[in-house]
Amino acid sequence: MDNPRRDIHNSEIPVVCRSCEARHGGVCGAMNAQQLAELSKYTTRKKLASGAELQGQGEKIAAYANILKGVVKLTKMLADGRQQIVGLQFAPDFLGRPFSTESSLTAEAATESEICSMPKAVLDRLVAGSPELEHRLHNQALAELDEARDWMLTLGRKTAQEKVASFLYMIATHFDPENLDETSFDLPLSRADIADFLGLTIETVSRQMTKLRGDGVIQVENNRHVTVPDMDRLAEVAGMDV
Amino acid sequence: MDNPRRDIHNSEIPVVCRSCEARHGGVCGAMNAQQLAELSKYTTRKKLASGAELQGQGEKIAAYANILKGVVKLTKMLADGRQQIVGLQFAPDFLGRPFSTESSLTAEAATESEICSMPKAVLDRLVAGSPELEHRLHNQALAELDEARDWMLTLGRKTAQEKVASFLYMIATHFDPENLDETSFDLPLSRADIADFLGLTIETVSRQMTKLRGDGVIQVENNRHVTVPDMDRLAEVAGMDV
DNA sequence: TGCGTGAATTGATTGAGATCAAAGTTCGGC
DNA sequence: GCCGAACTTTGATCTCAATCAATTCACGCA
Repeated sequence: MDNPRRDIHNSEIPVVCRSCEARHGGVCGAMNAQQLAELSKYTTRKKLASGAELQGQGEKIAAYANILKGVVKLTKMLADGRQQIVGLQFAPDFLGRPFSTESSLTAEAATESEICSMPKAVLDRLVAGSPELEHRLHNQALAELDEARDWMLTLGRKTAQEKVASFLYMIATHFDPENLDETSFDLPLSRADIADFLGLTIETVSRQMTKLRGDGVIQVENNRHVTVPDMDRLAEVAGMDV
Repeated sequence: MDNPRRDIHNSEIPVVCRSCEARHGGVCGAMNAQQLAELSKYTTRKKLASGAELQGQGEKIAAYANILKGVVKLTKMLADGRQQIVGLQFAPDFLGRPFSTESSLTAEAATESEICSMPKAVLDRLVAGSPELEHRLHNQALAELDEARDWMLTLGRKTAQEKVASFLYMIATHFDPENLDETSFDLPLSRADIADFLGLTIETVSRQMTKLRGDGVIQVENNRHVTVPDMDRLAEVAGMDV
């Protein structure tokens, strides 16, 4: 966001979406009070169980959503069932593909989640009348593109060990961007999901986790809780590009 | 582009960038005469030899460009030299990452190319004052994101055979989107570049090309010229998702 | 507290693609 | 038209991750 004219809309205006009661969540952060009031008339708040499908590959797109809580995975599937996770979205991301009528991917809750759902037509209308809103969406699309391209390097050129370390590094920095020292967190994905994210099998993910544990790069409790004593060490194993 | 208000700017207004003399090329397609006149004061047309670097990974971003002719590859590299192509841009795409000051990737001409280069600051200023322009860039970003995610499925889950077939299919449809029958074209990438695009080695790409030739899926002349007798057949081998 | 089920780990073996090595092609420059 | 360098193909072998196959573990529930 290099443009000062736009940045006033990202500063601390105390706006709240009536439905989600979230401040500056997802797309709402770029809205004024009037736009929020209009949007609020149509939004619905939903709790999602882990695994709940929000949008199917090939289906019509009827709604967008703000993610209030939890993690949503975006997946693509081949005819024979092979699957790849092509994106992870965390609260308070905006979820949806503007300017398209049909979804090219499946969106599914990876953890228990909460979303604020809004009809596509309503937001499309607001976006059409608000350059600030489109700017916000544009910025998110660019950020997602950067992430996707980073991940392409991981998928195409890293070893299994580096892939798993890269995944852990990504999750750790997402939940705790500042901390370059010891960090600990709950994995939002099962081993099967991690495998689908990394283009590996469950067994290989498991073996690499075991190896990282044996090498002292991570500690693991109850399968899901991970502690990283030294982020630099993890980054090194992940083969982070200089 | 679902929004009719915006679409008037994508219709046939006879605007031409003075420097590149291209009609509706890249970002110019969403500009009015005044904006074009302003931009034209600062644009420079450049011929690029194959392999010429436009932007380095980690460098400051000083310029954007419209691609007038040729193909530009976007690559990322690991510290030890492993490389991955994370995007291919064809004329008349716009080249550049708005709202960022440092490049996370290298942009390099894959073939002999021509570009219309413009200083970052000039276009940023125009974009700040023109929602239509931002809309155009937003749409391109979303299209690139869709492509990147398609490619992640290929990188993570397809076999070498399917990867090479997918690549050929992508190139064929790019140069000739309508034709679902026989098509022929020159490959814009060397075997080494194809390998970097697919996360494979040169040798594996070569072997798979040989196999596709043997199976009658493609014909190859002079290494670079490919004929596809039956696009459906190629799509099938590529394991295109249903 | 034990039971059952799905998730994760561990082990043995296989196989697709990488690596190492050596021709064979293509094409620009003289 | 010939030469040389870069690109491409082909061959032999190796290796990392996939596959096949048991266990083991975690956790909700009776």
